[in-house]
Amino acid sequence: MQISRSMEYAVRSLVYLASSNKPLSLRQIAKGENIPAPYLAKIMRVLVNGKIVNSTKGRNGGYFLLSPPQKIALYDLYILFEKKEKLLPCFENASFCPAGKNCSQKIVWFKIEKAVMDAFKKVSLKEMVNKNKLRKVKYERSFNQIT
Amino acid sequence: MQISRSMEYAVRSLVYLASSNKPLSLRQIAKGENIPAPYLAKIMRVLVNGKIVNSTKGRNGGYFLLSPPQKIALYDLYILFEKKEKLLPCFENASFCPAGKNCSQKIVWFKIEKAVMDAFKKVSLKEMVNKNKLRKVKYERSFNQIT
DNA sequence: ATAAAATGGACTTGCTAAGTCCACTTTTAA
DNA sequence: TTAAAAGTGGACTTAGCAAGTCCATTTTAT
Repeated sequence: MQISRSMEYAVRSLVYLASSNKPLSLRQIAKGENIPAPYLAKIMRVLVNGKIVNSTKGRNGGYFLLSPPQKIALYDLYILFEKKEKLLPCFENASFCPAGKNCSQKIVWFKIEKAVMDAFKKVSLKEMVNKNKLRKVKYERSFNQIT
Repeated sequence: MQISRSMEYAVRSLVYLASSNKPLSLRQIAKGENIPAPYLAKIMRVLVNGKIVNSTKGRNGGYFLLSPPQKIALYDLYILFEKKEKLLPCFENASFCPAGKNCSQKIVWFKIEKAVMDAFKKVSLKEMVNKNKLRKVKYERSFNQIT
């Protein structure tokens, strides 16, 4: 059981965005976070459609957060990138399980699932940004080299 | 993020075993839980090596729990079947992340990871067995047909 | 002896996450 | 007004690994 690379990239990109006071281009984010640019493009589209970020086209265009970091929960990203909200395969494909609907195991799985979801709901982007001003400075230096 | 099929099969097989008062053969479990027998064989080996069950060979051989169900936590299975105990890819492959070791995001990920692990630690096999005596009866009937 | 069981490990298959590519639109600086 | 720099959409490829198979071996009860 593991977080997808997409989700990880998304989180890192958003933290990166949250540390900036101006929109950042795909290239800037990709370079700064060491993420393959074409793949990041795909991820950013998901974030745009998911109303997490917005974008402007053309020269000087880029991406920016639509809400302040403390309003963006990791759970919001979870549902965008880990579509299978259900931890268990049997939830998706009930035919597998001979017990069908009257399965006492489900109750337990649901409990676990809820605990996991709650863990993601409790954390906002803000918790991931604040503590390292060092990184922010480093990144801003990188911007200057790029632009 | 999803539980592996292996883990699901393992849980179901163990619940099945917990409902029986005698050792059950691979075939019996596979049939009863509708799991491909050769694949289940692989899973049972992991459970034997992991000291969750024990086995006897030869005629009338089979598998049985090594501990009472309330002593077997889902977490014990988690560490056997979801080897990547770490939720995040970056934990495995630190080189990906430009922030390296001094990464404030890690602290947050660890929190989430702990919450997930705790959820699995809290649940024992017993919670998954008790409630459906119906299934037990049904299964025992199946045994009779098979043996 | 033989049939029924587990064991070990090499092998194949299939799914899907991860990543690429390209044609297109929008914007703006020169 | 045009060229370069940005995002968009979607089809496509690659690669890794979970899921599943197979077979040769060992063990044991009858």
